[in-house]
Amino acid sequence: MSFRMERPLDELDWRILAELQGDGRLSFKELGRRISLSPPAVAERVRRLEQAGVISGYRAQVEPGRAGYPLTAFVEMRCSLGKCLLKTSRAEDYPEVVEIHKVSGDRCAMLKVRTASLEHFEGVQERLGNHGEIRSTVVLSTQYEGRPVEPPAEDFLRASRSEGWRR
Amino acid sequence: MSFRMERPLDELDWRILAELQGDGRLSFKELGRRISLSPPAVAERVRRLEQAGVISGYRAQVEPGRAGYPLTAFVEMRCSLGKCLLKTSRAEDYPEVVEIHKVSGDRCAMLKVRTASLEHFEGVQERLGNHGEIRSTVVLSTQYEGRPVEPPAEDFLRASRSEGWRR
DNA sequence: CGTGAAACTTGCCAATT
DNA sequence: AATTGGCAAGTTTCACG
Repeated sequence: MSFRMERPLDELDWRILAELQGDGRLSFKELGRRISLSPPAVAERVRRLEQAGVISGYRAQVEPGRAGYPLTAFVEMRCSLGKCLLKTSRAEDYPEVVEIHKVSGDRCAMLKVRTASLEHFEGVQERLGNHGEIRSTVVLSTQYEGRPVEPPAEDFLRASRSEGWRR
Repeated sequence: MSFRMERPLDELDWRILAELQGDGRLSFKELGRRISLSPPAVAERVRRLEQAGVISGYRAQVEPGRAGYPLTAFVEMRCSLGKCLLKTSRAEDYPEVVEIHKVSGDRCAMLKVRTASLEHFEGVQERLGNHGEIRSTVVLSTQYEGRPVEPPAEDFLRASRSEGWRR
């Protein structure tokens, strides 16, 4: 399915990714116009990015707040032995959990949860609590989410880059 | 720009959202076929969902790991007075920060960060540390992320849900 | 909300530079 | 490897029932 990318992404690839992350339904014609390339040329590049798994799909972005889930929270799990959420539950059991990350440290997972209300969240929290200790952080507001993946700084002159990182 | 939805989402709306979250480039014809509705009818519904802000856009999904950012981490900020990240910095200053949430509790923000390496992350952490105390959690692996927004449980028998989640 | 037809746009393939 | 041209297919969108 997912072939390796023989060559790292060049500037044109990144420009394609930038455009497609902004509008995933651009036609090859329009996309080619924006990055100054012919439709067949962009088509081949996009196909290559897809096969390499860099582009994993095209999706409509749904605003959770407008779709009945105004409340977002992070829940860190420190599961008890034999009760680990990851091993005793499945995705269908927790539709409210939209992200699951296994993490370092003494905790075992970081969850992002979306609920319809505080009451709803309370219920989810109780159910998650059956697996072990939990630590919840309720989101008050979100500055941004789903920021596009950008090219590495060293590949381009990026005027806004203020300070370099240590090596 | 963003009008309110006069009526809550009905079953057809949710089926449209499910399909479009699975493939954002479906034609009205194919989309209509899948939910048993005529192309003009779905087009109208989709347009309404867009104008209501439920669908905020269509984007290509880029796999950060395949695009040079294999490392994900969460960083909780407890900013010092007058040095709050949210007030002293701009998005361009931290391209590695892909999410910013203001949160409850004694912390002020939860960040999701993507970097090219541990060294890169170390640098970001140092820079963020200038704003105050930070608490970092490195992601070891991700079960899933970007799970589709689903209809509230009470509205449907969940049997009709067919789309799989990523990973 | 469904159907049908017209017009547009797109994607694809060939040949060329 | 990328550009140009043309053709075929699909899609959108309108008017009407």
